[in-house]
Amino acid sequence: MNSPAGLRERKKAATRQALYEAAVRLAAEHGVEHLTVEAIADAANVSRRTFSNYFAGKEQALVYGDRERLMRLLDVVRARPAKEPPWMAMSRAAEQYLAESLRADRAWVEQTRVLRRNPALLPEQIAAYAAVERELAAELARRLPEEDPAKSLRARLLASAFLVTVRVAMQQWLELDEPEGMLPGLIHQALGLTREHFR
Amino acid sequence: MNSPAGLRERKKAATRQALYEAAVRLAAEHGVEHLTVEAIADAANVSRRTFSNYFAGKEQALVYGDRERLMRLLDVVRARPAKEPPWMAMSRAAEQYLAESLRADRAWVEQTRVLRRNPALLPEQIAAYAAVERELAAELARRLPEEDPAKSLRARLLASAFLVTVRVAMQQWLELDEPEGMLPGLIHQALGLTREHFR
DNA sequence: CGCAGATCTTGCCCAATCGGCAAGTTTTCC
DNA sequence: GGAAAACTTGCCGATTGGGCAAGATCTGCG
Repeated sequence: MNSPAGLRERKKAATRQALYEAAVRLAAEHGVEHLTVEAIADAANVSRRTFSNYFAGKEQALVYGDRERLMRLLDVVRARPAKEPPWMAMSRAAEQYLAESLRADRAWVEQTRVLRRNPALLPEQIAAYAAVERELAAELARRLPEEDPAKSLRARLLASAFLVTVRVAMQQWLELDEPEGMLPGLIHQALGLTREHFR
Repeated sequence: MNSPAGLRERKKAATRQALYEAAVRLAAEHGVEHLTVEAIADAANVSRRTFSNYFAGKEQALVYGDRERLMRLLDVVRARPAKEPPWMAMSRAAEQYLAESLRADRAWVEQTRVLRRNPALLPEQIAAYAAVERELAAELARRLPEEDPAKSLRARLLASAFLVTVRVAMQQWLELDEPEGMLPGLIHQALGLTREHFR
């Protein structure tokens, strides 16, 4: 794909990716409840023990994709013009990223829909969002006036308000009967509503 | 305290409370990482198997207090005047509830501070907030104009924006060096900032 | 009061999981 | 080329979640 790093690093990334994909595929085939760490490891051609070197549990492996996605969204935010105010940077980044993300990765849509229906994954799901919260807040802090006494709190509130808006939009989207192509519109609407609420 | 229900119900509540308190006490004493289900069950004078009848894991037991607290906050929101608009109802409820809650329960402060420092509990922590999200949204929906086409999405966004604001305020508070009596002010400030951001 | 049915507790058991440890293998770096 | 660092694996013990069934405890009704 992209990273011209050392061999070791590339292998690790490949293994992690293989474990993730195996987990998602098996979960979709036989159901999350019948998924075992051993089966995932086998499908990815590593030992059960090695699985534990990469993920703390099968749930972690299943939501790895989400974590990745959010990380990349974070990258997009960072790449926005430094002078763009926080909420605008995040909104633009979200719409920009999701548009291309959906185009590039159609398989993901169906997988996501299947997996997220399992309430047992919800904690991990949400934890994935929380994981980027701090970093996103740090990025936003850079865009706030230096002299703001509440800068830190403000940045965290903005970051989490944004992430929660995206999460709710995704959840709403998951509950649609005919989700085809509806996600970008939903995201846009949700981001707009959150702004509008506090006016 | 309050519930004049049947004996059976009262016993169950007592057992659940005992397990919760034992869990928190032991975790504070020996550290969350050395906490075992067996130890909790022993300390609460029930069998290990019975613990499983009440909680799906020790983490669940540890955050039971938070779930309870949020449920009661939800009750306070429900008790607000029906005509009060959503955000105001929630803000007033939060400040009203937290004020009395802190006065009534000083021990909770120190416990919370110890427990929440453990990042392993973060997923469960946040899941506790997510657990009330739907119900809170349902309550808010009742306060929104009947004819609003985006009522459902709007209600969910308001609910989660509120909950996330409270959560961030709490986290910020946990990181203070001298937290004594700072929580109500922080909550007030955070709720105010969230409003202000989107103006 | 008394008893039949519902509900809760407990012990027993097993499959699954997590993570420490140490030996064997692969990659890195000089 | 070869020593050091990093990764993989098998082995193992401690812990866990839950199904099951026997016994104990509540509840509702006559």
